[in-house]
Amino acid sequence: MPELTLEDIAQKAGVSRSTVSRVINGQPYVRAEVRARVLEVIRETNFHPNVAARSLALQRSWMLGLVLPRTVSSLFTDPYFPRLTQGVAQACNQHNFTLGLFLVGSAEDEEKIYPRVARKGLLDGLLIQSGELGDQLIDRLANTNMPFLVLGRPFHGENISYIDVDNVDAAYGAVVHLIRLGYRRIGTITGPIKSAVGIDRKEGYLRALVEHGLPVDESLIVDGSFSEAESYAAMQQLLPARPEAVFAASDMMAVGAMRAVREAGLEVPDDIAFVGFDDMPMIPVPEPRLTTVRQPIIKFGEKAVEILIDLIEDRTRGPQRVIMNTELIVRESCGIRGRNL
Amino acid sequence: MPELTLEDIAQKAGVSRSTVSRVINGQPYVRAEVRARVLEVIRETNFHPNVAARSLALQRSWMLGLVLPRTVSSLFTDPYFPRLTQGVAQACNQHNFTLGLFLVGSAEDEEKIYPRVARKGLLDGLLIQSGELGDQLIDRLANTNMPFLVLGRPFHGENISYIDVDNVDAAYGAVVHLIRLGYRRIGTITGPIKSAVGIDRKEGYLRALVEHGLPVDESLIVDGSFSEAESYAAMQQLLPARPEAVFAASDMMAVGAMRAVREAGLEVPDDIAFVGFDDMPMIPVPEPRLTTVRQPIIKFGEKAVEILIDLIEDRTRGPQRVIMNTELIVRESCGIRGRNL
DNA sequence: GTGAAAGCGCTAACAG
DNA sequence: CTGTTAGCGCTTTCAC
Repeated sequence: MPELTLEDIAQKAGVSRSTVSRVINGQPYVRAEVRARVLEVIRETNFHPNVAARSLALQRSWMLGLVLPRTVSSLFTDPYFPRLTQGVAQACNQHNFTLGLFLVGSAEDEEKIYPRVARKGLLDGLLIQSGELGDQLIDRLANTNMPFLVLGRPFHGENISYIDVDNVDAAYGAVVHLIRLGYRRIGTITGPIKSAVGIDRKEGYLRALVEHGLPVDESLIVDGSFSEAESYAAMQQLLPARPEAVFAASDMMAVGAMRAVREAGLEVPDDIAFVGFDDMPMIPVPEPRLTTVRQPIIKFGEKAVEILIDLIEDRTRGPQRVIMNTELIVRESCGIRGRNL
Repeated sequence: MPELTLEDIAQKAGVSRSTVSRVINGQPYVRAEVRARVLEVIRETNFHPNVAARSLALQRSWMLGLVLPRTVSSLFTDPYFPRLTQGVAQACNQHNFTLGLFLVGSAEDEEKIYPRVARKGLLDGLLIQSGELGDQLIDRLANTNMPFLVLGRPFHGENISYIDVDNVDAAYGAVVHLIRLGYRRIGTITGPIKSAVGIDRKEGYLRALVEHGLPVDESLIVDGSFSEAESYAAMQQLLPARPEAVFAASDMMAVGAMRAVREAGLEVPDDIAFVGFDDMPMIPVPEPRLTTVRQPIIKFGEKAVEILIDLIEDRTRGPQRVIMNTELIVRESCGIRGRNL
């Protein structure tokens, strides 16, 4: 089967290349009769115009890139990135963009990926997950005219666009919920403290304590990472400090921590109450269901794509900052049942 | 910042466009001194050649597509696809290919995606997950000269390339393991029976029974899907048939089924033994660890990319069929501890 | 309304 | 070794 081109279609339809192009792009000023004939030829030959040629002529690829860290721990077990990817992919589909996926596992990978994403002609725009790995990329891209949007508040950088949830406020709300429930010794296992999320959620925790006149006890704060296993270890470290309740920076972390609690012969929420973050659809495990901060992950991905497309279509806009809402989902792990409000 | 082109670099370096092209593509026959000068200009201008132009000239995009079904159940909770994607993405990185991700959620989506993946100039080749959704795409692509490789045995289609694990054999081995352990009433919860995996694993189950002179009891067989929830329901259906052991077509399904077992007041493996499939790194739940068939998922993805690239570079080869090995991982859920071999 | 022709940025013969 | 030239397949003025 010979690879068809516009010219071939034009010949078969007895018109010129330009006319075929007009038909394909739905432009006006083509006689209805001619249009129909061309359309017919296209249909019966199953012709699809060459993307590379079109990209070259239009200086537009209709392709978006998504750069994600590939940390062994998080990408394997935490459903966060799969869901985010799904939201982004769905939205790309919807808007007729193709999605390019770039998994960065190391600084080395980053080096390898950079030229591919920065190079013109491949991508119209980029979505970059904020974090330890992504942020170097962000700095380099900032000196480029490649439109990009950061997922999550970037660690630094002034004039860059990003989308995030208000982590400080959400964490604040989660901890205040525990305070209202009467807990006083409230601990936390933080996210990676080198990342904006980790910092922000910790800050929300601290602010809640301070604003409610509770002492900040360093022994009740353990820095963790978004991994079940590390959170399990962190909880063991936290146990001697005798927390009455714990705010974990992600649901996955809450699961790990609760595992440690159980193994120590204690009960959730009776001995230690829990609040998580994410509201991940998890395997139903035989425990009290998790009280948690719900993030609209899929919508987050969709919204990100929309903003990025806006950024691409209209370069004149200044940096965009979009904050999406979270919602505290109260279930049983916070011990609300046994408490009086 | 003006978008640089080869011509600009050529001018700055005082050579012709061709020479710059040669330097970039590492071709010989460029004087060392000239090469150095050009390289220097490229470095200081941070120049990257335009991908679209290069693709057009070379008729090659160095981009691979991955088509995955986006079934709500599986993509959300089962880590299978995230891991597969990771393997594929890693390998793409390694071989300097860009990965395009296409999530298909409906027949409608499929319709929308088809022109994008079939169109020349965007993709050099395609990886398509076999299953209910993917298979229509496969048929259409077969009439095309787009190289593609199916992940998992396609439901039908003769001359198409695919990579798979030997599901029949692996399931057979898992069930034989249970038989050797002395179980006689062995049930199964199958995968989607419209898909090749579902069929193959069920066949392995049946073959094991038959070859060992065990009766096939229809009440011990429940058709399921790769979802925790459906498997939970399936197990409830299976319970009255009093199985001594159950072979679940995936780990996720085993988790759901075991949940039903527990809720019925029974113990794993003492009352009902379990063998799963996948060897997913799961959240450690307080149960006996799962005996399961390990699939080399990441390697599977990597291998798939390699085969596809071979297919792309050398079109003359006939259809490839690659079967990867699985391994039975014996842990506690099969009740091996309490049994005498 | 429609066709001719130029050009998008790069590679690859083909001369020299 | 290096420059000139002719495409790759599409879009888009600009004539007619």
